[in-house]
Amino acid sequence: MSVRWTIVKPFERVRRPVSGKKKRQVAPDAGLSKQRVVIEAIRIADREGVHALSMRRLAGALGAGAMSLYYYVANKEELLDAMIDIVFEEIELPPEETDWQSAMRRRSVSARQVLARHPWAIGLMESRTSPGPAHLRHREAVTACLRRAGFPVLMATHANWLLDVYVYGFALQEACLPFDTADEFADMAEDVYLPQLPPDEFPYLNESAAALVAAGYDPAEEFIFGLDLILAALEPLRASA
Amino acid sequence: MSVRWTIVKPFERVRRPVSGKKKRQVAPDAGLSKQRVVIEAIRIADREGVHALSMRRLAGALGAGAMSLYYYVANKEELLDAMIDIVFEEIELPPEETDWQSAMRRRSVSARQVLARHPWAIGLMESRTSPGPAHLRHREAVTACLRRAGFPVLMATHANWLLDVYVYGFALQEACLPFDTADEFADMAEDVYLPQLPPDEFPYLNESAAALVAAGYDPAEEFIFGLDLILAALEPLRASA
DNA sequence: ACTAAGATTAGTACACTGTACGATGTCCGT
DNA sequence: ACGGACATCGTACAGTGTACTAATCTTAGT
Repeated sequence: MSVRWTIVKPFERVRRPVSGKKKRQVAPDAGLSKQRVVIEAIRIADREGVHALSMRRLAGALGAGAMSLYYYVANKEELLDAMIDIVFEEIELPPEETDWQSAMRRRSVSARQVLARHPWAIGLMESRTSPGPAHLRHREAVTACLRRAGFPVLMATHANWLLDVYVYGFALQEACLPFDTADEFADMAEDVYLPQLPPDEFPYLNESAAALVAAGYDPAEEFIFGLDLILAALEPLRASA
Repeated sequence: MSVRWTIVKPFERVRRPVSGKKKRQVAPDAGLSKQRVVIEAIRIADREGVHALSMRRLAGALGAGAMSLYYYVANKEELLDAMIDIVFEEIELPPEETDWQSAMRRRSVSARQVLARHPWAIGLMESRTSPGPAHLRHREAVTACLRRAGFPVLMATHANWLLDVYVYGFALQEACLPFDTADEFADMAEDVYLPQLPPDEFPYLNESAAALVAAGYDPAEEFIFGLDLILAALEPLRASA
């Protein structure tokens, strides 16, 4: 099988180390590496969606042959795993110097921003089960923060799970929205959404859509609303030492 | 393009209506229909995952040729949309005769069960933005329930959004878990999870994993914990008429 | 400086995918 | 009996992931 590959293959190899004694000026980006491959894959997925990310397309963007990628990545699955873990690296860890609520707010807001930047990552999480190292580091930091804030072990687990559910769920819902800003939403609602909703069949949806258009809709505010609600509800569940 | 298709194609056609005057005993399930196609697609996705759902595979399972499916479905995208909408049909609507919290609990629990039965649906939601009819009916019913419970328009929207975030987020997280029952979790944790976590690097994760193994982990209970927390936190935000 | 070992890239091939096209048969209203 | 709409089919094409093989390029040991 591909056992030989996964054993022998170097996972982080800086092709062409400092000692560049010969010419090798074909191109400054000629050297591949798992880093470069995964980064470029993320760039493509961001711009054109995961469906547009094929090995040939990726290799082309890197100026390489399709099969060259398989030196750095065992298969496409592993590539996707690596992409997700890089996304996790982008998320801010909860700062240690503040109270737990501020820390959680900080990292949650960061996570939302990152996931909004890489919407494909959410859809990818289902289907791939094993968390990467960055994911684990993140979980550890969050759990630590909650434990130090005085949550009992099991309650910290509950809180951790709940907050993650909120962050990922929000990102998932947000990725479903066909607009990004409040203005776009207003246009969208009036041109596409509302005409599809007969007022006699969907009175309440019409009402709420109209109210939303009037009030303006900002995902960031919506996110904070639910997040603060959850944080406040968790507060009494910790044993404030 | 495929305009002719989408206009002419019948969306619900009971092939071979009652008047079966000639023989036609080739097989009782020989007649296709959009219903049958989508249902079988869901069955395949449930058993083998979305990645295993190809048009040829689906056609094979229905005893038909690959291209025959395109009479009932414009393309694979539309098939996936239809699958998702059937999933939404399976979710219980909030009952009208009880208080809002019970109603929301009822439909949320139902949604979790349905999404746990069809894990592929969660990953599919991102990427397809326009809600189907069943999805809309569901949203309308939930909004109605919240409005009647006394939530102001915008607050009802917030609550609706928050609850959906929780339900879908939970389903997403649950789909990531490589186990289904508490026993499986215990095995998994001891055999796979814990050995990957050096205690000096991940002290808190080790602690919580151990506590979870000892206490037993039940997704259904975990779901209720967060759900009730959110419902309780929403309660004071409605104007009890 | 030369060579052998290894790391890295590329080429070709195969089994699969979604689906456009055109050719069939089969039904119903005339 | 006939014309058209409906339903299904086989075939074809471009694109996918990747196994296998061969070529090249880098480096180490002499």
